[in-house]
Formats: sequence, structure tokens, C-alpha cells
Amino acid sequence: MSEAENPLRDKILEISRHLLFDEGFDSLSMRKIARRAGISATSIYLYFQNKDHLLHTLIEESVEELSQAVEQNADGEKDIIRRFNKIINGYIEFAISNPEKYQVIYMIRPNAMARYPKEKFRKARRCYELLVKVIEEGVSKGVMEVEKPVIAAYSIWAQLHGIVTVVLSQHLDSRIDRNQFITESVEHVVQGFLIRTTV
Amino acid sequence: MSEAENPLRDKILEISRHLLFDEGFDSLSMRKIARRAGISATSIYLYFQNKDHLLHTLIEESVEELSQAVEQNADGEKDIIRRFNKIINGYIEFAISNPEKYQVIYMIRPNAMARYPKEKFRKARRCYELLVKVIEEGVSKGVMEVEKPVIAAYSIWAQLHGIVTVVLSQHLDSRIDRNQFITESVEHVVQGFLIRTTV
DNA sequence: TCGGTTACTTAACAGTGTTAACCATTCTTT
DNA sequence: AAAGAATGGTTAACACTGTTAAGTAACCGA
Repeated sequence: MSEAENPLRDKILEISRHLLFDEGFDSLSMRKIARRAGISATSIYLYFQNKDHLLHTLIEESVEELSQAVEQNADGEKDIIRRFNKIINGYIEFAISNPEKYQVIYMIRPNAMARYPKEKFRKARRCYELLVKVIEEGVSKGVMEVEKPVIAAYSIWAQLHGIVTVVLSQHLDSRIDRNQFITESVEHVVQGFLIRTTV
Repeated sequence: MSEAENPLRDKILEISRHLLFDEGFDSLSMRKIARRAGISATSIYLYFQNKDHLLHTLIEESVEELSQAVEQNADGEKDIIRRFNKIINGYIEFAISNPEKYQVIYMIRPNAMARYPKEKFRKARRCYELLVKVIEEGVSKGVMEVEKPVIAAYSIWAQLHGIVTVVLSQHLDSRIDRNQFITESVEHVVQGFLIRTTV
């Protein structure tokens, strides 16, 4: 039903993503998408149940790309600490250099998020599961000091999202250098989880 | 113009906050607010320039309360580390126990936030300045290891916001205990900034 | 009592998501 | 080949949205 590849469907998605990034969430309307696609607004409903489903699909695509980017960035790295760092930096790098895709994921408010189907949300956790594994390994090898890896991974994810949000929303203090902020913040997140050795 | 206390103005704000929390951002409409207040929709425009300004006022009020809560929680504590912890925990506690007020602050997305007047945004930084001071003091006393306190404070704020967001949006994995998540996450944030002594 | 201000109203505009009904064209089946 | 069904779109309409313009009724000072 919705799995089959369809050129118009893809066109709608692409236009939506562009409009979303260019003109913002608030001004995204079905009619505007349709106008730009050269079709009638109601035609969108042939491919998406409603506006929410269209947005959810957009999220899903971005999440997929994010997960892939993180996985690829960490792929092949055997050293636990370095792998840990690569996962974290992969996340940050994707977010910073693909703001339009990253922001789509979180542009949909908490409200609308409540309607986000749980089984789709599970997919979003793929790169989180990656973190869990590396932490568990880190603990077992004695380089990390964490009670519950599941919680720790969530905590890291939350903190990273916080960092990215501040940077992308451009709320950053003008006195602060962006890259320095990112580097130092990430460093602190990492340090918060490594075993405390001597100073 | 907008500073004078006015009972109807306050009533509009109160109703708006309630509607916002109960029914979410998406379904908040001027007409709905008006209906509940027993006035016509256009009357709201006598007290607020438009919907954005109404929302901004709502944010401002919440920010004020948040700042006060954090200040009060840390007030009088002389020990640097304990003060540091109290500021952080004050923030988290306010956010978790006043979700309706905290969420109002961040319910308005980056998009609308861009229209948020900068001078009002400055007010929002009061409790952040509090953090900067305590970190600077911590560094000078040698209990904290931070290059730029200004950045560190921002980083902490971002991380805390990330933690709160995950908890309030109820995206938390069902296997994870909420309080444990908060406690451990905060602990890790703090640890990321303290000086590394022996294990 | 006249004028003006204040606090509000109704009517209207342009836009929104979404549904129902309709119309071609094409594919399938008899 | 004829009939029917499915495909891929359309237009018209409903009930809503934020916002503006114009109007109204009550009060207030001269």
C-alpha cells in the first residue's frame, strides 16, 4: 500500500523536506506542497493518510540516514574507547552538517510525537542500541564505570541532543565559538562516562 | 501599554497555559481561548499584539519562575561543589515537577523562537549566569577542570535540557526507571566537570 | 450635553486540513 | 470486443484557523 516506490510520492516527500527547511514547520501546508508539485492538494492523500503520516514518513527517512551515518562512522573500529568516541562524534557530525534532516526529526512537537507510532519509534533506536553495546563492552573490559548501560546510553543520547539543539537553534551566546562549544561539550559528555583514573 | 496589570489579560494567560498543557500546542487557538474566557476572539488582540506575543509572554512568565526556583534552591549554599549540584538539581526538579511551565518554554519551536525578541531571551539566561559564576569560582579554587566557564555552563544547560526533554516527552524506554535515569544522568553531567582525582 | 476614549463586538478575508463526490483512463475478466 | 473494476487524479465543500476593519455601547471629563 505505502511501501511501493512511486515517483510522485517521492516528489512530495522531497518538496516537503525542502519547504520544511526553507520556510519552517509553521508555514508548511498541504496546498503549498501540492502547488509546488503541480498537483491538487487532495492528491497527496492518495499517498499519505494525512499530514501527520506525511511528516512521520519524513522523520523515518531522516532517522534511517542518521542511523546509517553513525553506524558507518564507527564501523570497523575495534578499540572500545575510540569506538565510543566515533559513535558520539558521528551523531554530532551528522546533525551539524545535515541540519535540515536532523531538524526534521525533532521539528514535530511533543504533541504530535505522542501520535508517532511506537513501532516506527523503535527504528529510531538503532543507533542507540549501538551505544548500549559499546558501553556494555566498555564496562566488561573495565574502561567504563556505569551501573546500567541502557540508562547511560539514553543519558548520552539526551545530552547530545541537547548540545545539537543549542547549536542548531542558534541560541548560542555570540561570545562562544561554535566548534569549540561542540568539541568541549562532547568531551565532557565522554569524560562523564569513562573510568576515573589519576589526574 | 502591556505592563499594566489587567485581570482579563491575566485570565487569558492562565487559560492559555492550561489549554496548552491539556490539549497541546497544535490545538491551541485564539477562538478556543476566547470561548473559554467568555469573550470574543478579537478581544485578545486588545492585550496582545498577536498569537506570537501571547506565547512569548507565556514563556517569559515561566522563565521567570524557573530562574527564581533555581536561585532559591542554591541560595545560601557556600560550598562550591554542593552549590553546583544544587543549581543543577534545582533546574531538573523545577522542570520535572512543573512540566506545564517548563514545556511552555520549549514548546515554541526554533522557527517561532527565531522571532522571539533577543532582549527577552537575555532574561532567560539568568540562571545560566548563575552557573557561569559557580564554575568560575570552582576553577579558581581548583575543584573544577574547565577551560572556558562560559562554554561549560552552556554545555551543562544543553545537557540538562536534553535529559529533561527525554523524560517529559515520555520517550523513555519502558525498562528504565524514571528517577534512576534522572539521578544517574545528572550525576554523569556533574562528573564530567569535576576534577579527576584518584579512582 | 457633547465629544472622546475605552472595552468590547460582529463581519469579513484569506488561508488551513480533510472528506465526498466525480471523471477519465487503463487493466482485467468474461 | 464489451463490461466492469481499479487507478490516479480532479473540483467543491465543510469546519476550522489568525487577523483586520468597522461598528457599538458604556463611561468620563468639559
